[in-house]
Amino acid sequence: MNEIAKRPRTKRRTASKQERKAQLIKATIRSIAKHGLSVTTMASVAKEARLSQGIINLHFQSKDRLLEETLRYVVDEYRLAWFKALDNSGESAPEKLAALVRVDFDKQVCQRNKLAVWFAFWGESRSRPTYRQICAERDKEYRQVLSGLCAEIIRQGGYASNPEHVAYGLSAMSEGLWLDLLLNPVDLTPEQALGISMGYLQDIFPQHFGRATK
Amino acid sequence: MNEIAKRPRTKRRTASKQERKAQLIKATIRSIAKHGLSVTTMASVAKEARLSQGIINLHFQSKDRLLEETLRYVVDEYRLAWFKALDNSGESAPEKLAALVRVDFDKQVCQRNKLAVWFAFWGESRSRPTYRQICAERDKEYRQVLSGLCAEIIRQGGYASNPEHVAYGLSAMSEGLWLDLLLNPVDLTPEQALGISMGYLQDIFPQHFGRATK
Amino acid sequence: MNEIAKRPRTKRRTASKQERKAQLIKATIRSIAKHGLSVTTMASVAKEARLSQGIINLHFQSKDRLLEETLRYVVDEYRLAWFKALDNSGESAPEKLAALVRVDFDKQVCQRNKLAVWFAFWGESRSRPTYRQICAERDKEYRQVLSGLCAEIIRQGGYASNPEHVAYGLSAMSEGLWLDLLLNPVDLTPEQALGISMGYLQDIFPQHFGRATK
Amino acid sequence: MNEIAKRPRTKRRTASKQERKAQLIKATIRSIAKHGLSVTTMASVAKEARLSQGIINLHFQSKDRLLEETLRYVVDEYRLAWFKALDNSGESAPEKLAALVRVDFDKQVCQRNKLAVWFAFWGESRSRPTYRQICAERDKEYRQVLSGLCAEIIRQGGYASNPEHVAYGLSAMSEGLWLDLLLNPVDLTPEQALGISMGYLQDIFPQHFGRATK
DNA sequence: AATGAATGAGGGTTCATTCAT
DNA sequence: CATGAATGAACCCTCATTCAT
Repeated sequence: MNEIAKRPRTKRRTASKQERKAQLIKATIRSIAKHGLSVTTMASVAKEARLSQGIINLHFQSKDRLLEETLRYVVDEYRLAWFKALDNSGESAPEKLAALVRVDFDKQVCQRNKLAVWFAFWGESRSRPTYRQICAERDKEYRQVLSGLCAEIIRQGGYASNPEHVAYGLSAMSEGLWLDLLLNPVDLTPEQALGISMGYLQDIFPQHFGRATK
Repeated sequence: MNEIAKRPRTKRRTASKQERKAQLIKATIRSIAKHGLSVTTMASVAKEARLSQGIINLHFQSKDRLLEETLRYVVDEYRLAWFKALDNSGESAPEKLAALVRVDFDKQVCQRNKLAVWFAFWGESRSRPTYRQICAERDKEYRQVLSGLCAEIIRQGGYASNPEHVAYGLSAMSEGLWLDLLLNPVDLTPEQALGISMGYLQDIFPQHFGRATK
Repeated sequence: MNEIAKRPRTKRRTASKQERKAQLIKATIRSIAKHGLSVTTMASVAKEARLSQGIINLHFQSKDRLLEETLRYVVDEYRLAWFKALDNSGESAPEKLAALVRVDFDKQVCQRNKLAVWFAFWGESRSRPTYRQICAERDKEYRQVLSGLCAEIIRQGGYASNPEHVAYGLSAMSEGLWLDLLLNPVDLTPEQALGISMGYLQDIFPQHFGRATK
Repeated sequence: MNEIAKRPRTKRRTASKQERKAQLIKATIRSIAKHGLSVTTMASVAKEARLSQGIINLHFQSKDRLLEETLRYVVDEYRLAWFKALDNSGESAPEKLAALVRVDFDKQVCQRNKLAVWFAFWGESRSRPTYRQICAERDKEYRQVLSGLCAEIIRQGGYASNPEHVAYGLSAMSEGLWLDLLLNPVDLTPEQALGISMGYLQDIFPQHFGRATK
């Protein structure tokens, strides 16, 4: 055996468990975004993290668990983003709603890496109940807030719309535009996508988000 | 050998070849819908088609080719559906636009098997340029028709909207609602989804799809 | 890729499923005898059988199943051996009993490969209930026959011994001598071991197996 | 540095080192008995000893060494047991022989943990010359004593038996009964096994261990 | 054209061993 | 002395592909 080969190439790094897990999750996201979920292997993630093969099982027990926690990470990050946006926005319902729409096309949320991860997991959600469940939890909370805001605006403005349907429509619009941004990065920019979504808002609630001319 | 007798045999073989490929593609769709793309193996497809292992390589050369042709099949089927819908609809632009929206939530198009396949491929599209390209071709043509119709309606109604943005918005809405139907089959029905999409139309073009009250 | 390397080195052999399984079981026995159970890997068995890695899972689904069937094979072979010995022996109980003892040190049964396999599985039986169960079935039937014969001899000779205890003693003696033959092949030959076992018989049932002098 | 102060510290360290090794060996025995040799890992032993992973390599350099020393420990313990039994028994050869047989089914020696360890190592002895050697040393000494006693009894009683063969037979009987006790703990108790072994003695040397009736 | 036994590269996982702390 | 995070070789297993039949 080659004695030289046995020496570790890099200094043994010692990080806290939390840091290591975060590091590996980020490497997983990069790997999914670069190569796709089906080509993301333990080796590709480990290499992306510049760590050894066995380390993932050490911290996550299995590949499945790593992927689950990665999805959870992305979901939580998104959740945090719109929580923050609500905090930082004005107090009125229209202001809050606009803030939520804006978050969806924010640099942080709407970057290609993240979109790729969302659709990778959605694509597999059919065969993985766990994925569906993680997403469902997120969706429920988000939609509640969304339809709550819509309900208030509808009441104020005397609109005829069903608040829950509007909420579905709004989130569907974002998700659909994300797909276009992912598949079609040349023809559509996040800014344009935001414009389309805001246009939707203006059309549903013209008194609150009214255009200059119509 | 009898030259005359040979022809029909050759013809029959060729015909059967096409049938076999279609049979295998349908089996692939079922397998993806049942188990997911990542669990769909040559064996699972062959079993679904009640045929032997080696037959797929015989007809498609490789798994990659099978999946590509499966995607193409789904794409073509969708294309055919909206072509037909345009043919069967009234002549006016609003009628045609409504027909296109209706197609997206048609029993045939919007069945769970098909949705699962769409998202399975979209989820992998990042790592497979071929998938992206197949989808891109379809999208381009579809969006051209869509924005053409929107442009006409906008001209007629004197709306201020950008026709291409509206077209993006409309197709994004459908795709986003498909995702909700896929992930969340209990809370949302295709009929409701159609209602939401039609509501969008009414909001954008109130003169043409106007609601009773607003 | 190296095109030449892709060509199979040996002619594709096509054997019946039964033959292949038997071939693999025999390879497993050889591997256990040569290297031990803990060093017997899928690769070592496949190499011993001069076949490819994947073939074991093709025929046995898992390594566990292969090992179970290997144990069963050895157990059945032993069972067949003493069945045959009973058939070929004289009709009297002492003759049959002597035949059973003789089988245990027969060339076929008492070869090192087989002994190694027995003890390899016995050594693991603690942690593998399946192994214990397979052995238990064999033991029960064997001991019934053995104690039946002993009971008859005891009745005939008016001995005071407990037939079941004698049966335990006889089989224990064989197993213990097998261990010595396995660990200590230089100091003890199967012939000597047989002599020791037959001596035991003579001592228990002196009227039936009596020595010349005592 | 204070030379005087150093001594005790060194001494204490050495003492504690011995204790640690014993602690680890005992944990190894428990692990083998509980889960089997093949499932006994460095981790399982360390956990059983309630110590950390790396400690085994610290004290034993490698897993192989740990297992070797564990086998040696069991072998030595057995050796000590029959030494003691000889010491405590009467002076006559038959008394000593009976004492040796009794030891084999003593609570201490014939407990399931220990039997499991014996057979675990015997099962692997084929592939590990070291194991065989450790056992062989023990066997040689034991058998010498055993055949010495047998020789004396044979001389005294004018028996025709070969003392070495009787010694082989006796130890084989014990080992075989151990196997039955290990595999078949319900049907056979150590007391019954002792009875069977003592019955053997009575049959070989009827004048010295004679039954009441025969 | 069709079958399915066989191959073997590559996947996830385990675990003895190392080493910074 | 002792720890436990980290390594990486080697394990079992899957599966796309090949090919004799």
